[in-house]
Amino acid sequence: MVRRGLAEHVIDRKIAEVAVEHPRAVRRHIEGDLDFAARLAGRTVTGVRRRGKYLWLELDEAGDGSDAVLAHLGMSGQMLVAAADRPPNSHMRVRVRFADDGPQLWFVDQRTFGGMSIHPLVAAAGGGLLPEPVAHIGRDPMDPAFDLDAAVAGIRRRRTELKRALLDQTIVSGIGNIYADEALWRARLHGIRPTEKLTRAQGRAVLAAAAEVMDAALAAGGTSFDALYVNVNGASGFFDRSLDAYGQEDRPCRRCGTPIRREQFMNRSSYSCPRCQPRPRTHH
DNA sequence: AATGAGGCCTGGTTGC
DNA sequence: TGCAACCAGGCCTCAT
Repeated sequence: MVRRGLAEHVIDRKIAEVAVEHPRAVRRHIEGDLDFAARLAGRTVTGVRRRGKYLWLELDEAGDGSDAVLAHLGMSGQMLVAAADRPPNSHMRVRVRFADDGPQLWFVDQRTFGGMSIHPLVAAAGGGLLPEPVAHIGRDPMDPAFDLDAAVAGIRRRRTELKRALLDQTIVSGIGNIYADEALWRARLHGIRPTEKLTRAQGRAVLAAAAEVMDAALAAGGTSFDALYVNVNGASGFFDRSLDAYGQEDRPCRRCGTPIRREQFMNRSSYSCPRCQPRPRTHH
């Protein structure tokens, strides 16, 4: 929805000027903020694409092949289309002004985990032209070209714990800590289950559950462009109310009534139902 | 090579 | 009331 909203507003528009208002936002553009701004001026946006938490604008040819401006949203980043006279956002990081003096493109990011950078487009293993830093990111479960069986095979090939594999964006993208906990709850699996003992059916179930959760979140929060605003906890208001596991410590499981437990995992909190999602008898 | 731990960041919340 | 400590998390770097 972010991608579609952006596409409607920026495709075929020519960039006039780019202001980097927080240098950290372009730290991954190794040539620096001046180069970042200079290389975008005069370019026309030809496409908007997404993979996982990455979003990029394809640009018209610069003479040395195709490139794109890549945005990573981190956990608090947003791409906003804003009227030129709108009061500036206090977390403004990059502002793009177009030659038509119409609505601007704002990259806004409270926690500055996200950022923007310019990269050539390269052919990815799974098909398509992608910015180089994104080439290793897998498709997400909602992508029409997502290959469920290949993703299950990828997870089962790993020698790790299930939740780690779900959070690894190279196999399947778009699953963060919240979606992982929700998908595991729906599939009745504990996150520390060893991937090599996962059955194909269990693998398909947890990925199908992840797709359901993403669908629900998108349907709830993605209807209008400004409504894609994601709050500090990474969940939209509606989605927050529809969580079954994440953040529900001590609340009764919606299936069996057992209080949801919280555990530390990968320096993060994980939530699960002790009864529906028993820990495997042995692990590691 | 593959896997895992730690760090980056800011603002809201919690605890003293 | 004021302040410090804590917490959130996507992904990059570094160690093993």
